[in-house]
Amino acid sequence: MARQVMSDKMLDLVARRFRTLGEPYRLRILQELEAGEKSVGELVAALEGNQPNISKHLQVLFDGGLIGRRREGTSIFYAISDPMVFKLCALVCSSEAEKSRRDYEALAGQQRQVKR
Amino acid sequence: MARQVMSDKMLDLVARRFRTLGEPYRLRILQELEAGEKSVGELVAALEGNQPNISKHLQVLFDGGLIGRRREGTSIFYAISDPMVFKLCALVCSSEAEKSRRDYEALAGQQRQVKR
DNA sequence: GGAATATATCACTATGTAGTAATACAGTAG
DNA sequence: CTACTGTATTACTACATAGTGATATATTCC
Repeated sequence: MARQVMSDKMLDLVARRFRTLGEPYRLRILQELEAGEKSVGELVAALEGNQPNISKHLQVLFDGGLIGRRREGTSIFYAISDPMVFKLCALVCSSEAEKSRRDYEALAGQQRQVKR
Repeated sequence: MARQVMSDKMLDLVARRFRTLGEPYRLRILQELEAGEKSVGELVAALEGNQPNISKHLQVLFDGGLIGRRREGTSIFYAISDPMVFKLCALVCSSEAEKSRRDYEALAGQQRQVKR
């Protein structure tokens, strides 16, 4: 299989998506939405943040195509539109877990052969 | 399967990793390294960037645990240390491709039912 | 030792963006 | 129409970081 090189345009798109996910608060919002769609007010209550900030993060996620929204009365409900994000998070989580396992073993090894 | 909620610490780690990948230039560096380890000089030549900037990006990738390095004479060779990044990119790429396919079809549908 | 090469680091500027308070806007109820 | 509720937007500050030229550090060669 030939190595697939991404075009500059694709690199920008991919980097932009990673940046959208590169914010802990937005990951928390996505986690809340994983259980099902929620209104802005429900998110504000669940995350104990202030409303303008959450609205802004929701806008970023929406612009990035990660979530969708629908209006119902005066409320607006947001929902995951691309479940891929959870696969991404799972991959990173397992990688982090692996990394800390290695770090731990390296530390243990260092302890074992400690001088003096 | 219960929904797995990440701790705040894990959220920070994951977000940090996404941010590390959220830069087109760093993705290009990773792409170059996918073919095999390269020295800083080789990367500077391949990417046509200036050396301090590339060294800085390499440092960020190194700190993030995505690449490793070894010295050989005065040169320093960098190499991928966590191939997970390519799985991540592949996932995002396919998602982007799917998204643009949907956008295209939505546009085509709009054309079909154009008014007047 | 000194010169040359490869890389890292520093200092600085410019840009992006998170957080936040105030305000605007849209929908609903009376 | 007015008051009220839920959400978005604006204006601003603070902070992080990408790019860049100058400089420091480390290794090899003489």
